[in-house]
Amino acid sequence: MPKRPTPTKACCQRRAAVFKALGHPARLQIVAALGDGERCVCELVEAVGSGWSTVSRHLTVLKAAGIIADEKRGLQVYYRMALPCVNSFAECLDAAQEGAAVEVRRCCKS
Amino acid sequence: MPKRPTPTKACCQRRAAVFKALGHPARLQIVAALGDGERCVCELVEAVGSGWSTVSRHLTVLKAAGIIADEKRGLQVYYRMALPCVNSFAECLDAAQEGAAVEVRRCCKS
DNA sequence: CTTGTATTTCGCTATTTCGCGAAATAGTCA
DNA sequence: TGACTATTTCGCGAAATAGCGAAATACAAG
Repeated sequence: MPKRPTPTKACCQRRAAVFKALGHPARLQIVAALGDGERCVCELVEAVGSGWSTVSRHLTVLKAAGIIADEKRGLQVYYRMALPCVNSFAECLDAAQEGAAVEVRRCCKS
Repeated sequence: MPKRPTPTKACCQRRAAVFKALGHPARLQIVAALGDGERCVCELVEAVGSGWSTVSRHLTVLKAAGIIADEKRGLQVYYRMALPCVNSFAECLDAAQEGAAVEVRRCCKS
């Protein structure tokens, strides 16, 4: 296994921006919903159960972090995952929290 | 591939607690440092470059989220990763941010 | 152009988080 | 026991974040 250098402070800041954006239940619900494929805002509003303005702001945060991407098609805006590995990792967390043997578990290759 | 059910709201809250704990540069520096093996608080204080009380609070946050674990040995408290996959994922994020082809990348196995 | 639909932005208040220094604990060693 | 070291807790003010409803924007359809 390659010995990796200690990440720089700047690198940790970039990483933290992603984690921070994901550190909200509503945003994780959005991300989970997008794991099944793209969704328009109206579907996400329903999935999250908050107001339009609130969901829109969450989408802005996720997009700014590069986690999702949007595309306007017809009358609606469709969002999709830009970082699909996020959901794989989230499921890995579930497994760990369910008490599975965590020590050797390796969620990410590379 | 197994069709996974939409995660519950409670599940997203548990996930969010982990992401939120990781959503701070100093805490990611700590996590990165622990990726090389356990460290005592004094070493982490040096690695992060903040005051003792600040680092201690960050450690409390990470421990409460189940990301790290501590053990008192002799005069010092040693911290180690409890969720090693976090660092693998963080490196995966670096790769994505460096502009690598992200579409098909899959950071976590199942 | 005007209307209607989909979505975002704005202003606001309440809550949370950050980093610090001082004080409190815990445990070791003489 | 008493001094000392390592670490955590407390209390503070400054800054960031959350959620809401109203208003603004974008744009397709008639």
